[in-house]
Amino acid sequence: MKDLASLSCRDCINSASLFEGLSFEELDYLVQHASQKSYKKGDIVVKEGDLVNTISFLKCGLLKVFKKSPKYHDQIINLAKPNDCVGLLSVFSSDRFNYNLTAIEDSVLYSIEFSALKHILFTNSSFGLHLLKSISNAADLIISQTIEISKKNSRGRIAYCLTSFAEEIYHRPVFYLPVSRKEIAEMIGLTSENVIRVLTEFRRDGIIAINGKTITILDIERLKYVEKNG
Amino acid sequence: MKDLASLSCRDCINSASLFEGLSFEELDYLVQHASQKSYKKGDIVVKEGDLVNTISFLKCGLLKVFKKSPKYHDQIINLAKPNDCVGLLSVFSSDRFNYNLTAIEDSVLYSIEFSALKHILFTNSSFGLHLLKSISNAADLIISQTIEISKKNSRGRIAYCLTSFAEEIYHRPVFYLPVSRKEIAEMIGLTSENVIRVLTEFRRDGIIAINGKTITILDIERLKYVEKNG
DNA sequence: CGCGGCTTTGATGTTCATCAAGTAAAGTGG
DNA sequence: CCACTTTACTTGATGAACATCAAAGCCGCG
Repeated sequence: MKDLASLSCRDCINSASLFEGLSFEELDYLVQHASQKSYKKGDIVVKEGDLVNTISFLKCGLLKVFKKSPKYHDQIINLAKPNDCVGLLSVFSSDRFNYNLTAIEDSVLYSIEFSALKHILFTNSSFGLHLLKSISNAADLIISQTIEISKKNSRGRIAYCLTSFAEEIYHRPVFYLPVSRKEIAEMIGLTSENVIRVLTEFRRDGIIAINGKTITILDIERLKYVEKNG
Repeated sequence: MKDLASLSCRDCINSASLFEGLSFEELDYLVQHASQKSYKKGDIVVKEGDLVNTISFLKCGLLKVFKKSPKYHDQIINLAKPNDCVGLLSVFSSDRFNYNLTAIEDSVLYSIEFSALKHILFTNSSFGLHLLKSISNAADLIISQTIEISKKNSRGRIAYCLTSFAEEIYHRPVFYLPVSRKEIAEMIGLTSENVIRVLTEFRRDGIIAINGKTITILDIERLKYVEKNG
């Protein structure tokens, strides 16, 4: 049983682009300092202020990364999908998480002790460069997404949201929405009422079909047009 | 003359927190692969798509970091102040700049060849960790600023903008605005008309005084209240 | 079975963008 | 140095987009 778990850890680490270029010995070392943990939909994975002592990435499932706001709604920063590194930013910038993580699907997380990662970093500096690239990319992505979103109107934002579910996360035109309308609103800076209104509009226009939480994208071209010109 | 230039480079590198913990030899090595360049207000420092082969930081002056938009206005991402590392994100995430840099005050930039930095990185891995921290912090800051701004109304955004000029950049309540009203608008996602309207409001409310491009903050408490509750 | 949260729709209001028009300032060429 | 052009700034009027408020139906869950 222990071996199976190790094995799957090893597989997971092998497949993570973050660890490309490491030797077998280094990978083994990481596996020996790694563990996996499962979370049910709705479970809290990390709370803002929690100590960071591992670097984690998502094997399967979906997490929402968000900041709590005392007065307003929460602000969802992005969704972490399988193979994404979780909290890559926080790991280095402080010893505590700046964000909250919650599972919005049943999820499995692989965690490598930060000290083990540092050990590799100290003995293999090209790994450091690799890490730098990964972090820069992750940050660049979040920044440019946020900027792009903020330039769009409500229709453009919803279109953006739907296409990324279909293309980035589920890789198919029919999917079960893992988030509530309110959470969509928190992702793209709208109110839940307006999210609903735009979704209804898209349905009436024949761009999508809605069945509760199941969305079918009927006209991806039109959706992308709206995303671009919204 | 050459020695003087070296010396000032050395001073500059010494004072940059990025290079804390490096040995004298390592610092010397960096200095030997560094150069400085001056820019006049309005000069283009870097264009989106330019090759990145140095890592630079601002000795003095002020730069605006922005993305061009074909249809809309430009989007100003942040302002780089003295001692800020410029394009720290782009350096590692790609071999080309993702952003434009323009001097909005007369500025002096120190640039270290990226290859020299890599050399240090390969021989000193704690420097890698240090770099990771710097990049994470820079990214974290931009992300949280962008999120904070997007939650505020127009008054809150202008208040944010004014307090950061007074406290982060100029460290005094009276300052000459280095940017046009239009550029303020591009920083905080408003139109120039509304920037002007809110500034006039603040003036009428006795929160600030305006004399062309010179702003005097009369009531910082009230300004911060507006920033917080806007 | 009833409570609370999520969803939906409609009515209303606020905020901000857009349009328009005029003034001030700053750069340009003779 | 002055006419000329252009760009920045300012104010008002109008409209569109989105938030807010309200009410009702739905669903899941203790």
